[in-house]
Amino acid sequence: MSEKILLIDGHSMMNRAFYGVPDLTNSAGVHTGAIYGFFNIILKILESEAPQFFAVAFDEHAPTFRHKIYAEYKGTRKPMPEELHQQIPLVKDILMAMGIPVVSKPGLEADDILGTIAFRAEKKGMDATIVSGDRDLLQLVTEKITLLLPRTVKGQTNVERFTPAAVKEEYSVEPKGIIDLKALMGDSSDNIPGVPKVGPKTATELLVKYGDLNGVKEHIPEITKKSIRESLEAHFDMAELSQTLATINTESDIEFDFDKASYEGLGTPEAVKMLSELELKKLVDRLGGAELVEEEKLEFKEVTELSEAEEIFEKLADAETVGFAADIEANEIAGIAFVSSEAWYIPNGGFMTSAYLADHLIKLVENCSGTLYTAHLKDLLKAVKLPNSLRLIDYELEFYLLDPLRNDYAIPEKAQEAAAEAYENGPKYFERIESEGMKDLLEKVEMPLCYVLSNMEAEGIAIRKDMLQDFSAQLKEKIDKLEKSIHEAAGEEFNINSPKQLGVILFEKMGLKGGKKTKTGYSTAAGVLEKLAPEVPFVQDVLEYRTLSKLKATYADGLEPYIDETGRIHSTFNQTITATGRISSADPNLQNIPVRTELGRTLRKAFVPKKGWSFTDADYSQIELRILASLSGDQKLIDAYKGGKDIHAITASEVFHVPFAEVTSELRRKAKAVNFGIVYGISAFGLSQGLSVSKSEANEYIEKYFETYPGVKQFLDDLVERAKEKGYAETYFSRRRPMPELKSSNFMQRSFGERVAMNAPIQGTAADVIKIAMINVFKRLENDGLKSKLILQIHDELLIETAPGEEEAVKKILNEEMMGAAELAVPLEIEVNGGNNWDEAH
DNA sequence: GTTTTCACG
DNA sequence: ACGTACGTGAAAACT
Repeated sequence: MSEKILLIDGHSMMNRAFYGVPDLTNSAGVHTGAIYGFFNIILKILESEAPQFFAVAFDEHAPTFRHKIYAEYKGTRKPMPEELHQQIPLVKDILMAMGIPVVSKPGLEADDILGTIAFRAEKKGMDATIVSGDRDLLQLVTEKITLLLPRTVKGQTNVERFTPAAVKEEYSVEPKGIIDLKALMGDSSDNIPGVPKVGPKTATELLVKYGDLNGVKEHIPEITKKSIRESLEAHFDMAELSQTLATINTESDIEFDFDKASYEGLGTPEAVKMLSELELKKLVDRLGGAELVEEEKLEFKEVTELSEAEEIFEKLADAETVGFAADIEANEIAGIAFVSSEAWYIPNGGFMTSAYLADHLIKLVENCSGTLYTAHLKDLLKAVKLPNSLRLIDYELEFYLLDPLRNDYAIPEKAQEAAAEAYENGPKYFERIESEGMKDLLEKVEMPLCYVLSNMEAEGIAIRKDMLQDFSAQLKEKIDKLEKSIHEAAGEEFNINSPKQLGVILFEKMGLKGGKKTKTGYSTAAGVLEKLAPEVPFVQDVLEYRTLSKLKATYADGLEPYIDETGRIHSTFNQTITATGRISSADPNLQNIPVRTELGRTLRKAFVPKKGWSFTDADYSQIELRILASLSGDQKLIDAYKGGKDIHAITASEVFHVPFAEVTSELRRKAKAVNFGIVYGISAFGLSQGLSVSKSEANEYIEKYFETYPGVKQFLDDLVERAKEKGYAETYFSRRRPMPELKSSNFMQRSFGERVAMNAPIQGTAADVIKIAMINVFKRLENDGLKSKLILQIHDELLIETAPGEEEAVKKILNEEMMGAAELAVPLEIEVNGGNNWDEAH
């Protein structure tokens, strides 16, 4: 085996990475998505190619030789987005830190550099592998020179390998012929004119017939198709010019030292340091970087003397900025780390008990003249009832507001590390929060909410284990029966829960004609099956089997392990997950407990208040639509809400031009779907799916809706436009959702971005409103001295475990605080119910 | 670890 | 022509 050099087209790959991976931003606001994507692709290729030499080529930004000649032709190259542009020098620096030669020269395109190096490698008897998204480079392919072309198919990036045979297979010409092909057909993206009227088909045909461009020239008179012949006669000079333009210079004058390109891995300490500064932790890990960076770790002084601890607490009270975090074990403080002018760690021990530490921490929060930044506050509050002060901030909440799309904020668990980061990042983030207009959102919504959520998690909700078990047994019986009859009908035993096996049975064995829907095979989703075979008993059984299995596995059996010694379940309410500002519930998720079917509701009956208490449940009625009415200012929609009760029927009456009294349930159903669609960021396709009508019919509904409520149409258009301008969508309370999708050249991604631009302000404002309501309800319960507790939030619903005798007071509080959470153009209405289990109260 | 399905708002 | 409704989390199968 000969040695091999791997050559990367830097700009081309950065471009692919930029559009291929979602945008990342680090805590300093530097865009890093393209860098991340770039190194991911490269690491993958390095692994499979195992080269001995490695170099990366970049275009210089100055106008290049080949472009200069043809400068007067209007270029169709798009300017590079700023977010990508910023990342180019960074990636070059990192590559250099890795010891990888970064080759570029003013006046030379990356093509020429890659061609030249590959050519020199070939002369030395080496193999060369070039990686680029640019098909121009196909002309370089030889037995020794291979081109790898990354291709994105259905979101998956695969690398296509071009050898001479593969080129011939796809283009019917030898690699060298690619030049002539372009000479004839042109390439608008590269400013190569080609010959008018000659496209890819004709060009290929001519070259297959006459060999090369010279051959074509000699045989022009024989070409039968008149228009082509005449065009070639008139414009053959264009072809020849284009040939020059399209030819990659393999003998350009560059300095390249193969010895310096010798490849021994990417994980140099400098490179790892740069990547970790960019907060590309995954890359650091992949490069085995953890050991390589000797973090400038803070030295924490361990404090064991009571007198010393007292001194430190005094010192901290005068500090301008303090970072702190606690190690918590079983809701007790095991130790607290502080960072200010110095760094200390006070472990629980001796006189410094958990209670002592808690007490002093509370006093510090009360008395500190500066600002305290912390982490994991929601958990900390379960051990210490810290007061809610403007001088105390959880920096993860700041981080979330600044960058809600992140799926992991990677806040360290260990108190020392978390305190160091809180100290480092807290003030920095706060400045950005202020400058982005989210100070109030942080101080008046997210921070106070953290206390509420902490309390809700600690309270939990009681569930009847016996009922769960009964239900499970009941389900098992039904499932077993169904399984038997399904297997019998199918004539064989198979796993009904396996979409793959079920697909084979339904679509191959039983001959149901179903379109392939998913990327791996047939779709067997309930909606699809219902449409395909609404009446077939076998299908009905399968669907029922699925429903029952779901209920059993996820709920009846799934919830049981979460029940604690006191019979209660404590969910985790995550405050930094969603893109829109909602909270989420997990381990277990109590926001998706069945409600839509009678059978499912059996589960809700198992959720009960403690003995002698009751539940009070309140939910906003159509909060999102009311917010839409209010934010859009559409007078007709506002009036509809001010007057009537059944908004879907009113909408139906208005949109379909029928008197209110004559609105049929069918019309109402349609209007309801349109209302939903509007909130989701309407699309004709989506609505047609939701309603099972044709796309054109769905389109009609949408048009009629917009005719009826022109203010809504205007509002939604503005939302998209403003989001495109600013790069983010915004709620009524200034919560932002960044939208990298809107800059995408990919139709699907961009359309998604447009829907999100319409949905995020509506869903997000609703989330803001209920958060405010939660804070106020919580406060009122406390201030009014009630024992009743807020225990669940399900997006537009609050559940309160109500102490005996407090039923009316709780109802009053819910009414006042939920309806008064925001002053909108239409009133916020709620429904309140009491009951002895969750189903009854809802 | 990813994909599919389905429970909720 | 492109191929979807918005936002979540969990289980099971499959890679």
